[in-house]
Amino acid sequence: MSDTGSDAADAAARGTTAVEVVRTLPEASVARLPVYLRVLSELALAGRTVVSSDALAALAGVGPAQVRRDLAPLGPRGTRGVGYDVVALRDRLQDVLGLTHEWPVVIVGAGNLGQALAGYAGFADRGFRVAALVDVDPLLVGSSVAGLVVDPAERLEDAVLRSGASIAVVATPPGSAQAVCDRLVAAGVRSILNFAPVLLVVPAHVEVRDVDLSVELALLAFHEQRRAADLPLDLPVREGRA
Amino acid sequence: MSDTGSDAADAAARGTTAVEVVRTLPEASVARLPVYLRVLSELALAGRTVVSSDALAALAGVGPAQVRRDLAPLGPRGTRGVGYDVVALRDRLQDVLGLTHEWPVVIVGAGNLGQALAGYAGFADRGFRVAALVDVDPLLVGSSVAGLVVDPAERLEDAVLRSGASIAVVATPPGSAQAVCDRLVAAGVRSILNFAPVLLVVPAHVEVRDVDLSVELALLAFHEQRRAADLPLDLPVREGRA
DNA sequence: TACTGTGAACTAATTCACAGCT
DNA sequence: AGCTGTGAATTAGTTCACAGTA
Repeated sequence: MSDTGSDAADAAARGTTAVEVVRTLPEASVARLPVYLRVLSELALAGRTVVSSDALAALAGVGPAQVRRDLAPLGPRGTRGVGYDVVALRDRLQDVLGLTHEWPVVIVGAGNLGQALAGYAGFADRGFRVAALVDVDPLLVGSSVAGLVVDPAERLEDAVLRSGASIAVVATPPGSAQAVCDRLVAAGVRSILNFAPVLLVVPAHVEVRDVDLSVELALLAFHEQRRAADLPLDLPVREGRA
Repeated sequence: MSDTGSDAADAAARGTTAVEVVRTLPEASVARLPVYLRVLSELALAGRTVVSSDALAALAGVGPAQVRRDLAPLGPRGTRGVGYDVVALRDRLQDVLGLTHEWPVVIVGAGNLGQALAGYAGFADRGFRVAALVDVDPLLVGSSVAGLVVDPAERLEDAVLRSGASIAVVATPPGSAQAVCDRLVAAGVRSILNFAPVLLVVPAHVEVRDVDLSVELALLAFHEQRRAADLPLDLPVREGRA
């Protein structure tokens, strides 16, 4: 590569300056980073200072090669022969995932699920602050849930603007989810965690993640049924005509 | 294909008998089947009798080619030039997913989340019956949630055996999840939907599906952060030494 | 020695594009 | 004409196996 290298690469080769290189992170890896983060937080709390890809893999429930593939592009490379620095890696993950500052979140729907989410400790731990909890039901509005007063539905836009929330949770019945979603998007929300079993239609710049609990159970039922019949993933199919 | 075909294929060619053929269903397709089922159920309810892969794709939020790939192995093939028979396809999906009979489910943990799950209509709709709701907290035990009396933790095994549940939901704090899981498995549970943010260690014949709500939010935060900075999935990484 | 980082091989999943029915 | 079903091409993801390094 002689003299075809970039200025930056040359500088690095000369050992003078650190270089900014851009590494791409596969989406599949991104999806596992929060899990590593959780494990590393626990390890750090337990006083562990280094961890090998093998150990981390075991704790995260994946293969060691995968851990290395996932982490290598992040930069704070582990030390060969030793492992990864627990705290440095944890901090890097927090940084990459954007969990270094607080994220205000608006939850729409204060039914059972909305209330459960509002009180979920795992959110606060990771920097997600429930800025508002909104519902249409006059019986719920004004009541106190997890230290929050439930706001009436009219205040939805208000809550989003006031809190500056760019993330919202939809925990309404399926029938009202799309309308709520539209209002959230109009108010400036760009990321939605949707618990309603419907496809939310949103503009391209808005991201929706669906959590459909009955889908999860259905998948368990499928595999359960397979296991009971001792079949693999194959289906007997009637082919041809009588 | 002349005379190289199998006996079964010959029979089919002669048009005498239907043939049992085994088609393999990719795991990724399986994960989408419950979504198709939901859409088809809605369409059937709305009186729609046929649906094209294009229409179904739009409603399910995937591409039309993917719909066809996913459904083709199931057998009740659509009619070329027309589309899929809504009711026939819905029934076939229910059958394949094992949702033709009731599945008793035991929920462990009657906190906010456990209560929300116990009352979740989407479960009952799909044939999941909450057979028992169990908790350690003496304040909750005996109280009534969604028409169910909360059972004490000691009754866990009892509840599993009595109901014959092979599916359970773990909605306990992370600290007690593994112990609960062990007891469930010992009692005969083979599929677990886990809401606790920990890796459950189970024997090979047991399947666990994790739903980690803070992971979902973290992924939204990641993309949100990217979008704000207008970066793609790339990371600037400091490479080389000073 | 004991570990990471990564090219290379492999496997899975998606998308294209069109043949084949109805 | 209008659709499905599917080979073929493409892309993404995983795993292997080992070179490189502290």
